[in-house]
Amino acid sequence: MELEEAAARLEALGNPTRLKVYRALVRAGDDGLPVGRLQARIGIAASTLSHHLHKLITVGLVSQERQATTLICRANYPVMRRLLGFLAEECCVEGCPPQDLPDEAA
Amino acid sequence: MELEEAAARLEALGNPTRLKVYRALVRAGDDGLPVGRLQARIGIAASTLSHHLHKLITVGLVSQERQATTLICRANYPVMRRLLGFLAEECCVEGCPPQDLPDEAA
DNA sequence: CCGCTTCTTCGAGTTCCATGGAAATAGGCT
DNA sequence: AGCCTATTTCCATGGAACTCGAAGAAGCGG
Repeated sequence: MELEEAAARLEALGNPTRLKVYRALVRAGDDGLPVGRLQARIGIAASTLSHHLHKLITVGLVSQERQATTLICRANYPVMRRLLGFLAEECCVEGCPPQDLPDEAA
Repeated sequence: MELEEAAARLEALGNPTRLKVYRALVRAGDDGLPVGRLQARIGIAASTLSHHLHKLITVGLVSQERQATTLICRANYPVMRRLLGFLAEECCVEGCPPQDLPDEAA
């Protein structure tokens, strides 16, 4: 992953509201969460949430799938894995033992 | 690590210039890097670099140590490790079995 | 077709961020 | 003291981000 791309993803996660959104989606698992439920859970204006979701989708951390009138949002795990891989390789040379971090390999 | 703290650190890393700075410091290893050398390597105004360093130091990702007139900067590995730990736990990245986790609640 | 639900886009206001030149500070050398 | 290097703080500025209400679009169901 390029540095610019990684920075864009980190920036997307670097907003408390968006981090809450992403965490909620991860906790929702593979079923995902509709935008409306996400809004009720986090408690912000629908338009604000839409903007934040747009940012998360733009950088690839979140994906959407239409189910009739509702839009299901899901966390994109492989992208997050690659982001962690970037941090582990590029920014964690010796002082950071790999621990149980996944491989990048892409 | 709390969500707000994690978000602040992600935001700090979410700027391409600051990510370059951090990466350069990680690559420098335990010896660290003086501010001036960092500036020459990255190629931005000294004041701009100082601002970015201040942000990285504020969130705990970087530390400084005075050696005569020069300030040695070092990456703070444990903080990065905790940040990666937060992402792995709270935004669980592996297989991610969700459900029995508490609700967001601001 | 019309309304209902769901979500996004528009418009606008406020706040925050990135940048760098100039001036101030810190520390040490002669 | 006086000077030199290294780095920060002060200040200004353009631009981007966050927020929300209002209005628009997308997709059913009757």
